[in-house]
Amino acid sequence: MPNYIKKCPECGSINLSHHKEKGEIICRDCGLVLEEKMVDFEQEWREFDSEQAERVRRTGAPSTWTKFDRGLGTDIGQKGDIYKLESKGRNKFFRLRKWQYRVSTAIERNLKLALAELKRVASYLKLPKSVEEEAARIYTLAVQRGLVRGRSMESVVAGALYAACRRHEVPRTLDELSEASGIDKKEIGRTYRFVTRELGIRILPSNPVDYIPRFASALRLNPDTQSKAVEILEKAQNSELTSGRGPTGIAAASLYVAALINGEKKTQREVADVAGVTEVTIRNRYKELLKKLKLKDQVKKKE
DNA sequence: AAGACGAAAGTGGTTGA
DNA sequence: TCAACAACTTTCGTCTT
Repeated sequence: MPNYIKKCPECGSINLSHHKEKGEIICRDCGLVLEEKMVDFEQEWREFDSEQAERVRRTGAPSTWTKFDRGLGTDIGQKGDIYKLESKGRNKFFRLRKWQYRVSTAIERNLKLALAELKRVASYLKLPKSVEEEAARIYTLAVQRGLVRGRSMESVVAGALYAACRRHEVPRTLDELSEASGIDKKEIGRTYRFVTRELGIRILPSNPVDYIPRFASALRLNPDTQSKAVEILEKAQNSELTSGRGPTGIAAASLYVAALINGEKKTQREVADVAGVTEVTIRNRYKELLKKLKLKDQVKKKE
């Protein structure tokens, strides 16, 4: 935990929990998520060796992807090159340069707007800086590939953010993205899939555990319950109960069971709302958990 | 009255011929 | 390209606390 974070601004407690490298810091007493903007802990630009990525890859001094005008200006027809060509080639070159000029100014205009929107949504969701940067990078690549055409700028921004969250294991639900950006949930999902597929971005299925701290905090559950939920979750994963299921539903059900066991009962509806799933899904997961993990006794005992 | 439960029908995405 | 399919949702009636 960064040493300049000492106590919770809400209740003044120093009992803070730093959750891994997820950029999340949680107050154990009042449950406030402090979500510090952590240092950029990952620098893996490798999977993206598209031509564009090659061309605009950072070299030399660090730059940032959240500025719209970094380095993608005209790079056709730089001084020197052009005089090496014969007149025929030279004409072609001028045309190319003109074309690229148009495109790049269009791109820049788009980026300027889009990155402002991206910043707005990211700060609304209190996302760490590293995620914002990643999203900006994804968006930039998407614009350069012309993937935004036919789609609203905002939806691509939302999709890029969603992808960036997933990559950094700080998952937000589609509902949250939807609320923050005002874009329909399905639309975000669609552009997210489209963009990641087109850019060849590989995203691991999100791990239910990543959702636990945030859900637990939103429900004001105490830390024991939270760790109990994680414990249950791990058992569930070992029993192959989790594959193919929506991660949020599993996380929600684990929390629900953990809360029951620890005598901190929450209604299915409360948990469902926080997790963005329905009660029915919670029930289904919950039933499976009880059956396969033989937790029944523990739950009964508390009643 | 509220919460939990479960059946049934509907939705959108994936997969495989 | 289309149909089967799995997961999840919506809706609604019934049971439990």
